[in-house]
Amino acid sequence: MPHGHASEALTKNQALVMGALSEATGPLSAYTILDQLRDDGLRAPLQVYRALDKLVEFGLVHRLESLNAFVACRQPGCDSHERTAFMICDDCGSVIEITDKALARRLKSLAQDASFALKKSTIELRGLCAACTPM
Amino acid sequence: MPHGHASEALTKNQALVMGALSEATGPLSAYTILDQLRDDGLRAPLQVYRALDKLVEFGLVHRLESLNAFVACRQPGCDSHERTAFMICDDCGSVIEITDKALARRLKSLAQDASFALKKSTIELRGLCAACTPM
DNA sequence: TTGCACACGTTATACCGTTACACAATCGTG
DNA sequence: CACGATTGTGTAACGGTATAACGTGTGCAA
Ligand SMILES: [Zn+2]
Ligand SMILES: [Zn+2]
Ligand SMILES: [Zn+2]
Ligand SMILES: [Zn+2]
Repeated sequence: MPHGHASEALTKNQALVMGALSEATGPLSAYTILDQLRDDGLRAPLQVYRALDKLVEFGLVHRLESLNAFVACRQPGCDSHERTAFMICDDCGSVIEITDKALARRLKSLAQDASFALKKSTIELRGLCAACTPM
Repeated sequence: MPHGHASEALTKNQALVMGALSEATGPLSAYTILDQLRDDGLRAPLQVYRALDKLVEFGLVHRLESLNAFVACRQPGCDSHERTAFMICDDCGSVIEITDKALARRLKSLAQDASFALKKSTIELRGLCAACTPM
């Protein structure tokens, strides 16, 4: 059972999906991945979704809720995948992944104030990346 | 053109959709809304989606990305709809809406550090609400 | 009057994700 | 080894989410 970012012992389908996401420069939808992997033998959405579920579980891939898409984790020390924040460029689609202690603390504190048992944070910031911002 | 939370001058379809969301205790999907409003003459998804787009634009409704659903804004002074955070109970589906200055500041600061021109924040916390948390 | 903006209605289609069922490989245990 | 349990796989069918591409009617301003 793989752990952390060492992509050891992935199954064939998991490795295929992981490969597609790793080579991509931005997020991919499940169906885009499927199209890219048809020549490798994948034929049905479920094959992709099953692999994605595992990859997310292993911490190798993030799901971007506001995009209905998936992106390979690029952050070497990204341990706490439950509190990662993303900046998504609405123009070029690039994704910046960040984990910020202060942000996590504040969210935890807000949850406590509301007696809310926090399990997972979805934080997705939309806007324009540095390259796409007009001067 | 309506502004703020005074629901003035909504069109017929907008008023119908707003009514459904206001009476609901939690988030509703577009298709659930459609089903509820069939007797009122709504027949196609697009009619609901068009109304929802406007209601979100007016600041009367929030879209919850992680749920693919919509919820009426319950916060009287909810001005900055672009930085509202939500706590969503995975058990009962209830939604707590919060706007926190410190949180907004931290996000703004993180964006600035990355030269990211922040337009909209999606912050959705998943977990268990107070009522659903076992002792 | 003419053009424009906007709400509306309908059909069809695209995109996202799951259920249900069947089969094969693997693994720990008696 | 044999057995059951678990996990991965493959396929078909389906259901849920969202938009495209039409066309209609109304109000208003140039
Ligand atoms: Zn990561
Ligand atoms: Zn960009
Ligand atoms: Zn609000
Ligand atoms: Zn609850």
